[in-house]
Amino acid sequence: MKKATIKEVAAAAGVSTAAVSRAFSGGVVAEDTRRKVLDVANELGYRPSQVARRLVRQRSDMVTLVTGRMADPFDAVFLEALAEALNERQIRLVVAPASRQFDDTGGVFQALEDRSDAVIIAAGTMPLETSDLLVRSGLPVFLAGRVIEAPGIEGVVAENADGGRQAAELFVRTGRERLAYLGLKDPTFSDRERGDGFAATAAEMGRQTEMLRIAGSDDDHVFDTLTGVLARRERPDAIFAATDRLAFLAIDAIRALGLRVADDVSVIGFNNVATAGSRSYQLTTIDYPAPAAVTALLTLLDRRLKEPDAPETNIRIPVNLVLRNTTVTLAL
Amino acid sequence: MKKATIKEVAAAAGVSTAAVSRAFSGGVVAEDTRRKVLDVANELGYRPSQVARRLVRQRSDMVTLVTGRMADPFDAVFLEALAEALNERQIRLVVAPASRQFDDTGGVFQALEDRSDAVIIAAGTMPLETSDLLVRSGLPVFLAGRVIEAPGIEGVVAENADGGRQAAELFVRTGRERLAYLGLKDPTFSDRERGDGFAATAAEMGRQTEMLRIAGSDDDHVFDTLTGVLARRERPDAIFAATDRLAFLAIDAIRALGLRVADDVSVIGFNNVATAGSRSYQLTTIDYPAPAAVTALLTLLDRRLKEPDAPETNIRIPVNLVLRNTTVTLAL
DNA sequence: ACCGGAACTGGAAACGTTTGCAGTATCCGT
DNA sequence: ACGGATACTGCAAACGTTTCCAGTTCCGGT
Repeated sequence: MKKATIKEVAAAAGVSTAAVSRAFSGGVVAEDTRRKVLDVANELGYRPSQVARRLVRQRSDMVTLVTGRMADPFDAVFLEALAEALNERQIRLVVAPASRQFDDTGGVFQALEDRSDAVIIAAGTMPLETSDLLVRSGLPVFLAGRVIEAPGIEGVVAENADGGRQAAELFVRTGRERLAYLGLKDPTFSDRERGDGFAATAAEMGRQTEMLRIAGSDDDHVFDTLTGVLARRERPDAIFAATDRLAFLAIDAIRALGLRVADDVSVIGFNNVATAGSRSYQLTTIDYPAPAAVTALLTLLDRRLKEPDAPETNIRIPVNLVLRNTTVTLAL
Repeated sequence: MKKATIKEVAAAAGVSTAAVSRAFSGGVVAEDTRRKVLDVANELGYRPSQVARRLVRQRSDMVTLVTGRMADPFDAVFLEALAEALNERQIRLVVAPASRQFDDTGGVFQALEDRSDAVIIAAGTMPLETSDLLVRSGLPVFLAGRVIEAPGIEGVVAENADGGRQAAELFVRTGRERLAYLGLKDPTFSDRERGDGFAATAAEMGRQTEMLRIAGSDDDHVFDTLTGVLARRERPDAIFAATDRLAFLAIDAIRALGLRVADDVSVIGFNNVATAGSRSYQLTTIDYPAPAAVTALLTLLDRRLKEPDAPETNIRIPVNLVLRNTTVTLAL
């Protein structure tokens, strides 16, 4: 069955294409006409073409998300929440994997060519020339999980440092002495902020922080390195991890050495992914609510679409400690 | 900066729009012209509009994926693999969350209106009228994880029954006596096939299978039910779960009762998600390779795009047992 | 010198909508 | 009976490309 066009519907209904268009997009039409048109359309299996529509409206109702690692549990829920939210607004979500280098095949350029209404970047780093190109092209750009101080760029990011503070406070309040921060050797923006916030608060409270920065691509390597440091005589008795994933590995290492999680070594993670609540880990962690991030992002989006010249804003999403069993209970 | 159009580029380069078009889409142009055009375009920040292009080409180079639960670990890696593969082919991936009911807001209709080249459905169930509508509209439809016998519908699905067979064989070869299958109360297509395959093989080998079908939305409920059955005097000594997630819960339950995983109760999962390999579970499971599924899907896609009237095919993806520590080792 | 073809080029129609504008019919108040 | 508002309606231009077709230029072979 060939796709019907607006003309055929118009002809079959004995009206103009304008009428059909109005019937479908809520313009002003007599009730009879509308019904008539809808009937005929239904019969013909007609559905208005978004592509023609986009061309004339100069608006695509599409948003491009460029991201790596969508298999990461946190990113996955973020993606899901985003998809849901956009769907409610009748906006399409196209996902573009971030190429290693942001070259022509990169999602950013796809967004440009698709005339996306906006692009959300949740990938690693982006060369300045690219971001420059972007804002000069007038494409609204939103960063998720990172803030860069460039004109025209805004976004949403967790209160990372505050999360670090909360972790540090819990540790010292529960009498921990040798604090460690576990992050990646090549830290992301968030990783760095979390570590800094943690170390700063620890220092204020009179504790040193050992910074453990490990190449993170391979779980086994992380695990091995960790068993190494935990086997030392003067091992840390509290570890704050940049990420739940790292926290799980820390727990695995602690257990592998026959030490007790919480009592011997306390652990706090970040993100509160699903497995953090599983019976096998019961990880105390800093909850970063993806839905809140998405909501904030959409606020930004709505505003920018309405007034393109509004000053750029970066929204910080509050995070909060969720107590489970990998930390010692706080005496009252 | 307003977006430049092909006309402006043509004017600035002193050629026709046809020439510009050809320069960009690899038509036949003199080398000088091409370079000239590309230079000018670059200077003007011109990027061809995919939306205009789609309109005239009658082809969108877009594929719509409709799915629920993209936060599920398996679906997430599937999604990632798919995004990657499509990206290589220069095809856009738009993801549409499956609405509870497949109504007008549903991704299927989005796909139709977007003139997507194809739609991949990885969601739950779809009413027959919808699938009917789909194939009559000429939109290629691919199912992931399910096969339904309807003309014009094809897809990709794991060798579920065979996975069940492998699990059953391992269990009885390692001397397990009381087999149980753990699935959802409201089983998906795959769940059912896995259970049936398992039970059938078990029967052939002289074992009964207890079918455990549990409402699965709430982890705690699954856990509680499982501790219930495992506390019975005549408890199963081997559980094959429809899904790694269920397997993890089974393991949690076993441990919570102070029983030994593997020795007292063996467990096999399905999918081989990332956590299955983690030190805390070391789950023996049936590996369902997402990349293979994606590859197969793209084969189907390519063929259908080339010859729309090819007979529909359903591809079965082989699965294989990966031995870890939740089963007893097989004596040689 | 001429012809045939190869290599390139440009004009213009087409793709399927939306929307500004002008037109027509209907109705109400006087 | 009339004026004007109100409620619809249709015409046609525009959106930014691709591609068919018909030129034009240039070349080598005769």
